[in-house]
Amino acid sequence: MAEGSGASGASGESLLFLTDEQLRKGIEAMFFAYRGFTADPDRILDNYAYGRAHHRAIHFINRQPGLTVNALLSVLGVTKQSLNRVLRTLIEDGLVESRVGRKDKRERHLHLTEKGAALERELSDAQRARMRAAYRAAGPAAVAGFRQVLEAMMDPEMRRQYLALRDGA
Amino acid sequence: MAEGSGASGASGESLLFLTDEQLRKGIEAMFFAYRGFTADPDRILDNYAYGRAHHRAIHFINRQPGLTVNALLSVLGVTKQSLNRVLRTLIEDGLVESRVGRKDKRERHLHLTEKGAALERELSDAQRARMRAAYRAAGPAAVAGFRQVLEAMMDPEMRRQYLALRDGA
DNA sequence: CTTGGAAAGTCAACAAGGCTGACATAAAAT
DNA sequence: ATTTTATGTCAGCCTTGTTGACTTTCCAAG
Repeated sequence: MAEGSGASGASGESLLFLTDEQLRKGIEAMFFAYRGFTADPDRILDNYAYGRAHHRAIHFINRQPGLTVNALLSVLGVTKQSLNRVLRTLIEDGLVESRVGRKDKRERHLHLTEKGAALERELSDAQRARMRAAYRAAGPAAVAGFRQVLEAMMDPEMRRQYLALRDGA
Repeated sequence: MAEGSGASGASGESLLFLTDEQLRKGIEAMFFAYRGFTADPDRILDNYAYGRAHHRAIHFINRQPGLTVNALLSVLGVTKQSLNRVLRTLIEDGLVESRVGRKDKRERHLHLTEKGAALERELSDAQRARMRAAYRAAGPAAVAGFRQVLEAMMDPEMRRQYLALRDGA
């Protein structure tokens, strides 16, 4: 409704990709694709009585071994109480190890145990398999565009985190 | 770990975009981007004491006015009990109207009221604004690739739904 | 016309995973 | 010595998902 669907005041360029119709397709594509994106890990997690929250924690601990609770908290964007519940079960179950900081003994540095790394592998193998199939089907140029749009869609703070992670660990 | 990060047995082509490293970047991009994708509507919904589930229902009712409860159920992929709770509040609050089917009186056809349409507009305006900014920043070629990869990532059943929705309502 | 089954709605109970607020402890920093 | 920081924990709440059982309505096939 906002501004019709033609090239509303197009400045000479082809701005047809910015019509409400095109944007709507993108929105719905995000919705349905995200379901696919999480479907395989969700199925695996069911077998272990874990949920998506555990997956996210495991992913980022694997990604940056030894990161502190605070760092994990800010990547995940949840409260410490919420994370703690998840983290506690992972530690109790022997998937994650919490080591007291050497320099600063208040900090806890998180690491995956072999058992945790095994689950991480199982989860990310499944997720990568789907991503690989999608990438292969779409081709390298599409993949570049895919990443560009996603990066532009992030909140600045999230983009900062993502880029720091993307380049150098 | 699965297969190294080089061009493992690359068949002559440039398959560098399929390395585990590239796939991992895509996975994390999806994670962070989805947060941005839902952030604006979530903020708006807070003002009304509604949640993401209400947004999804409103979106698809607006998209296909008169669709039945069953049809909505299968698009959303939740149980009728779960949807019913959300739908009931939307009807009670006068955002959604449930009309008994003319042909088949068991079916309920869902429509947005003017009030419902107003909220839908507020939500989708915000979501489109972010998507528009991202599209504009990335450019038309990137957008095409974005959609291709997302479509390839969906479960076949979801893709069917998405494509049916994408072309002709 | 009767009946089987589909569409819809509802009740109850439960779980995951968000949230807030309050409080405890240890260690670093001032 | 005091304050601040990092972490953990308890209690309670909310949303949104689940399963299972049951009812009502009503189309359609026999």
